Amino acid sequence: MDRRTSEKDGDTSAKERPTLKTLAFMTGLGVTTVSRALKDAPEIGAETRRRVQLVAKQIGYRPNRAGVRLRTGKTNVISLVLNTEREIMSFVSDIIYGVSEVIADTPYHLIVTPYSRSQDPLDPVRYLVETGSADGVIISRTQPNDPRARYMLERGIPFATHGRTDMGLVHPYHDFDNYAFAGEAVRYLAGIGRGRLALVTPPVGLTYYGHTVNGFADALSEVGASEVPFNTVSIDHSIEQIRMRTAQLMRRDDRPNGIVSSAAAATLAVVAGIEDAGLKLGRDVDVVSKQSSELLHLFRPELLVVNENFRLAGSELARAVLGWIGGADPGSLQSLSTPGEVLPYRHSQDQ
Amino acid sequence: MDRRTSEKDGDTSAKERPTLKTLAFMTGLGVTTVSRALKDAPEIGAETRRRVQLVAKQIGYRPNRAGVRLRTGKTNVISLVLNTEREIMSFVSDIIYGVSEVIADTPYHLIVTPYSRSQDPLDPVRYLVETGSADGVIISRTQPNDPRARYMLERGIPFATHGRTDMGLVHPYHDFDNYAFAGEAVRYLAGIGRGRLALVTPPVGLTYYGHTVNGFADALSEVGASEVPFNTVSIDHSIEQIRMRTAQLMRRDDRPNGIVSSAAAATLAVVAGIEDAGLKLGRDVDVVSKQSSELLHLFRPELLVVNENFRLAGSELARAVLGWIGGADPGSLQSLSTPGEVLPYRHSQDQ
DNA sequence: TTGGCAATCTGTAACGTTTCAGTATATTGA
DNA sequence: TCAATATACTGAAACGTTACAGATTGCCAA
Repeated sequence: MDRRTSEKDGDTSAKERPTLKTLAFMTGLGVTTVSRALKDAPEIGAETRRRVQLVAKQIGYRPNRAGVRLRTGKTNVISLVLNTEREIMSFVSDIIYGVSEVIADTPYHLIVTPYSRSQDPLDPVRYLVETGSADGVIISRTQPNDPRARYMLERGIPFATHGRTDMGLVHPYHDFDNYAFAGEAVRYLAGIGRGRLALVTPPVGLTYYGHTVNGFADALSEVGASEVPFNTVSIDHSIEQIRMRTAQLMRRDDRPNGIVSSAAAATLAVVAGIEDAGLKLGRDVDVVSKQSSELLHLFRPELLVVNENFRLAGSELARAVLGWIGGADPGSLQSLSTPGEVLPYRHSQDQ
Repeated sequence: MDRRTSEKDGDTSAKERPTLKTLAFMTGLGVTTVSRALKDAPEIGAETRRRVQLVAKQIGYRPNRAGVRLRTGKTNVISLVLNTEREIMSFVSDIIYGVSEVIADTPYHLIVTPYSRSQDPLDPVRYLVETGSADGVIISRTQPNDPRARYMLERGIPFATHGRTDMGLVHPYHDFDNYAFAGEAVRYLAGIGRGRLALVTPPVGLTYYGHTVNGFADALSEVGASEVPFNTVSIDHSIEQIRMRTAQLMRRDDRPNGIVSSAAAATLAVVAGIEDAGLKLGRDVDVVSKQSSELLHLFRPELLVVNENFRLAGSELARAVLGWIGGADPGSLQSLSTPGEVLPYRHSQDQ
């Protein structure tokens, strides 16, 4: 089937999307010259260059992505690899928005590559690399020894991880300083007289699990507080699980009087569990929680929160991959976001 | 630069991604034959077809997307167009997951095309169509008279809208029956003795604003309840705004004893406002709210909730676009999701 | 035997881009 | 003046795919 309208080419009739050939016809130049003029190649006369670029702008020329991709292998695509089941509730959207912000004024498109619980997390990455579907990849749920990062390093495809690895290999990442977060949380709780603390951990196996646990432990001994073990749940567990386990915990004699929670959704369940056990937040126990949107204070004013900005994470990750694609040193594309201070509740009218 | 490894082609050395040429060499057939054999064209011998497909599977042949796209114009891309600022908090991720589920075993990729508040919502759609970047488009924040839907209908590009239009034009959509939701909410509240009701509306201008308002109004007169106007906010307003306005509302003498809220985030603010005014949920006022995740009951057990499944919406929308792309009648690709019943709080242990 | 035809298979061109290997003209050095 | 060189441009080829227009073979009816 021929989608062409007019006879041969160089039709003035418009309607068809302009190509280099169209531009060549209009300017009276060769296709090669036009191509080079548009990308500021050195061997093109200054005036010609300007003329071509002017005409191109006028008629709204946009390079055909398929043409470029076929010829050069450059896809102009960044892929965000997401777990469809675990990455529950929000913050995925924040990351997407963050990434979008950065690539908005680049030729890049963002494609979302999902994988489900049952799959090997390496599958989607392997697919992307094997089919050459993206110039750069962003992954999350990073592990200390992450096969995906290793794989992509081997294949030489630029990527950035949300969270750090610990393999002795250098690659771009963005991470929230969960060591600092857990430490700050403990210190704050200790500061208001809470000396028996429990931690709702990140998912076991992910790198920031370790960071959080270490930050928690180090600060505990620093301030001389003690830990009430609470290893039966992580923030990956269901709301119901966390709620039930928390209630169990809080009914024990040696219950904690302070809890540090690594995610807002889990915190909701924790608070419910606390109240199931007949205890009162702020009186019997205090909870410091990370949150990514300003909702926890509405939930219970007594909650103590630390904000984590996932939109920023998205932007940083995008910048990192683009940087690597652009040839920057991977080691220079690592960023760590420092947690703000622990925020107690202040009603907006108080301010 | 030549990315080739071996001499001419048909190299047995692997490493390079197999193309039709590779397959042609391996099978001893022509490229054309291989191409046709892979797509079950009729003029290919049964045995040849099987042979080619076997070899293709063995060596993991995957058609080069750029080649296909350049030749046929088919992108194998679905674009989800999102407002980066308004579509706050979650449910965007649910929609993405829903879409992903459906396109997972198709050759389609999902690209996310964002636009910001300042932009004309038509911009990203125009971009997609003009550059031919997608075979199908999904849009949300649908308006009764939606320029984007009109535009895409004119250009003949398949799309589906999250929410209906009201232009007398037929196109695929998925919508939640907000008329029914608002009606059910009012009837439920009336049933528990709440006769003075206020509505926290969807964003003015979107189609489901009208649906919600009408469902609310019709049910009001049906049950003989009265409306307490609350037009100063919609769910698009900030948490602070909603909270403040609700507090104002609830301090009036003619305050409502029942509130219907169109979104979970807004409901959090509404409840905060109620409590700011010194009133108690479940005693002084009841609130029925839509929610997309099971969080509101943790927030306040007294809340009455109706669930809206955005993941389902995503799946339905994806199915709709794919259907249209596949040649189905657009009119047959419309679906409406009926709200479940209003759910009062039941602790999981009660069940 | 011949012509017709169905069944299979094939080469070429084209999609839009960039790279390679030029060509033509002007400019320079001696 | 002549050759060498720089400047500005160009056609052809290739990326991987599909559509078009054949080509080859075998078989059958006449």
